Amino acid sequence: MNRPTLRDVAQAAGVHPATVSRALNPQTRQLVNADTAQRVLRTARSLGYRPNPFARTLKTARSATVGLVIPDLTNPLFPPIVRGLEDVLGTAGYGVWVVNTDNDEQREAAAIESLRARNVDGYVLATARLNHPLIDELAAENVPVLLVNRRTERADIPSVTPDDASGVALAMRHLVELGHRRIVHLAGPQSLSTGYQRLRAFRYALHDHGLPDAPELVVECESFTEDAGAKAVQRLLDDDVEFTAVLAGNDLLAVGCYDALEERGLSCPADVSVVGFNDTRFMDKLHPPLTTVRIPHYDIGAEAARLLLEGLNQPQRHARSVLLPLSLVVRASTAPPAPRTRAT
Amino acid sequence: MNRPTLRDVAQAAGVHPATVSRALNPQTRQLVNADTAQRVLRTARSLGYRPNPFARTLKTARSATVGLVIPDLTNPLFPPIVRGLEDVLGTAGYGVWVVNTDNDEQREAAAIESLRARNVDGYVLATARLNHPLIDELAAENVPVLLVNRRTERADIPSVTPDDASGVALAMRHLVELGHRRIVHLAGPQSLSTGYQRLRAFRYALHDHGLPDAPELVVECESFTEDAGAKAVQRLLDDDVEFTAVLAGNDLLAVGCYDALEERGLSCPADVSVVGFNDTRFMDKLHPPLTTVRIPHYDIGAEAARLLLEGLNQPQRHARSVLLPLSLVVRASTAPPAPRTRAT
DNA sequence: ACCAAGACTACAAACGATTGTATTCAGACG
DNA sequence: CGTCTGAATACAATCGTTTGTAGTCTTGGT
Repeated sequence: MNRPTLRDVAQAAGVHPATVSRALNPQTRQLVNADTAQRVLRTARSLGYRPNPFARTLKTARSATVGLVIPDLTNPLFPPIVRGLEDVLGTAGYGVWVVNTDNDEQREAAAIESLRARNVDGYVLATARLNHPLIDELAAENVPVLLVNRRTERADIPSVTPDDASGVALAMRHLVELGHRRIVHLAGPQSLSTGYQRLRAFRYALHDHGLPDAPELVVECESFTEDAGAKAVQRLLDDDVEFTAVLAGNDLLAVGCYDALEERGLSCPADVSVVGFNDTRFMDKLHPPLTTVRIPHYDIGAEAARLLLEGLNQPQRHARSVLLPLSLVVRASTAPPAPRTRAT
Repeated sequence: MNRPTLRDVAQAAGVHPATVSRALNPQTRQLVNADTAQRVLRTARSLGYRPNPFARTLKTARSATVGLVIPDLTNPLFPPIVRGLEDVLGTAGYGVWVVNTDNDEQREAAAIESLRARNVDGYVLATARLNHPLIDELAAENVPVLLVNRRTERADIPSVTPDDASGVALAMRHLVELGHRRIVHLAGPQSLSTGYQRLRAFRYALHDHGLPDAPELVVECESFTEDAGAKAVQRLLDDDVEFTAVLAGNDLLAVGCYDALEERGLSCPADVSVVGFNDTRFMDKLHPPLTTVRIPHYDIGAEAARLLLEGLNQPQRHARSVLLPLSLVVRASTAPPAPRTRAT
C-alpha cells in the first residue's frame, strides 16, 4: 500500500535488493546480467518505485543539494539568477535551497547554519558584503564554494561576476562620444562590491578619456535606493555642481535621479543625460526610457551552476572564475549635452 | 574529525544514544533526568553536534519540507509570495523546494514528480491553470495541498486567494465615481483563474452600477503581456469602440495599453483613464503613474504557510480557505472623463 | 525487611538504501 | 575428474536517528 521500497522491487523481481540497487544505478548496471537488469527495471517501473533520497543520502553522505545565499529574493536582480542556477543544477539532479539574509549579519549566520544542517554539497554565495569570515569558514569545510556578483581576495575561490568595469567603460564611452565632459557618478555604498567596483571603473574611464577626476563629481549614496539617488542629485544641484550627465551606480539610483531632476524642473535628456545599471524590468517604460547597462542575470546563475558542478565532480580541479560581458542598452535618456552648460 | 553524531555525544556525555536523542528533543525531554539533560545539551553544544536531517527523515518519514509550484519565479508576482511562505515556514522548521513550470504541462508534471521524489510533506500550488488532474492526484496521497491565487471546485482543498472580486469592485467604483460610463475591460486569458475571476467581477460591477454589459467593451487578451494589451487597445481603437476608461486585467496589460494610447496620440488620463491590477514594482514611475489594485503578495505567501502548517499539524482539521482584501492605489492615470466623448 | 511503583536509562530494532565481501555455479583446462 | 576462473548474485554491515520495550535503581509504604 505504501510507497514501494527496494526490497519490494527485489521480491517482485525475484532477486536480492542489492541486485536491484545495482541494476537501477547506471554506474553499476554492468555488474548485473543484462536480462536481469531489464527485468528489474521493468518491475521497478511497474511498481512505481521511487528511490528514497534520504536513505541514499544517509548512506552515501552526498545530498545532491546545494545552498544559495542571497540578500533578498524580492530584489529583481535575483530571480533570474536563481532560475539560471536551478535550471542547470536541476538537470544535473541537484536541488537548490535558497535562503535570504536581508543583508543582516545575524540572519546570514542563521541562514548559513540552516544550510549546513541540511548537509548541502556546495554553496553559492551571492550576498553583497565585500569580505566575510564565513567564506573562509565554509571553504575550510572542504565543500565547494562559489561566489556570485562579487569576488574576494582569495584567488582560490571561484566566482562568476558581471564585468562591471567594462560595463562602466561602455557607458562612459557612450556619454563621451555624445560630447559630455562633466559626468557625475552616483556611486553605490563602498562597502558593497558592486558599489566599489563601479566607482573604481568610473575613475579609470575618466582617466582613459582624459577627463579630470574632480571630487565633486562623485557622490557616494548610502544605499542602492531611489531615495538615496534623489538625495544625491538634490545635493549636487544645491551645491551648484556643474554636470551634463549622470552615470548611476544602478537603475534605482537612476530612477531617484529622474525624480530629483523632475522636481527641480530639469529635463532628461535635454538638460541632463542619465544612464543606469542592470536594465531592471520596466526601465524601458520610464519617461524617458532609460539608457542602461544590461547584465545577463540568468546567465550568471547558469554559469555559476556549471562552475559549481565542476567543483562538485572533480574537487581537485583548479578553481576557475568567469567574468561575464555586459552590453549597453541605449534608449532615450542620453543625448548630446545642450550647447551651453545649463545655467546655474 | 568528522561531524559528530548522536553516539559521539552519547559517549562524551557517558549515556546511551537514545537518552541523547530524548534529551535533545524538547518533546521528550521530560523523560530524562533534568541534570542529565543539561549535561547532554552542553556536551552536544560543545561538540558542535548537528542532527542529521536525513537520518531523522528516514526514521520518521517526515521530511520537514514542502514543495511550492509556481509558473515562473521571474514573474515579479512570485518572489514576495515565496518569501512570505519561506519566512513563516522557515521559523516553523520547514524548508521549501521551489519549482517552476513555465506553464508547461510537461515541465509541471516533471516538477511535481521531483517534489514527490523528495518526499515533501505538503504542497503549495500557485500555478495558474484553472483545473488540474494533479490536484486530485496529490490530494489522494493524503498529503496537505494548498492552492494559492486560485481555487478549484473541490471545496475540501484549502486555498488563499486575493479577493479579486472586491478589487475589481473597488476599481470600478473609483471609475464610476469619476464619471466614467463606458469602461473597457482588458480581460486576461479565460483559462487562467485570475483572468476568469476578474472578468466575472467586472460584469457584476457593471450590473451593480447599472451600466450596460456591452460585448464590445470586453476584450479577451490571449496572455497577460504588454503586447497583448497593446494589441487589444489597438483593435478597440480600430473598431471605433467608444470608451473613456480601461480596467486592465493586470499591470502588464495596462502598460501595453499605455503604449497603444501613446502610439495613437491619445493621452492618459485626459482622453482615457487606465487602471491596472497587482501594483507591480515601478508602476508608480510610469508616465503617468498608474492607478492600480494592490495585492498583498507577501501576506498571501505568509497566510498560505500558516494554513499549510495547520494541515500539517492537524491533518483531520477542517479545510479552511482565506480571501485576502485588496486595496486601490489611486495615482495619476485616472481622472474624470473629458466633457464630450472623444471624437472618433 | 520486602514489594510495588516510578523514574531513569539502556537495549535493540527499525527506516531504505549502498557496497565490500562471500557464495554459487557454469565452463575451461590439464 | 578435480581445480581454477570469472560472472552473477546473495549476504550483511552500515549510514544516524527514533522509539517501543526491557532493565535497573530509588523510594516509600506496610
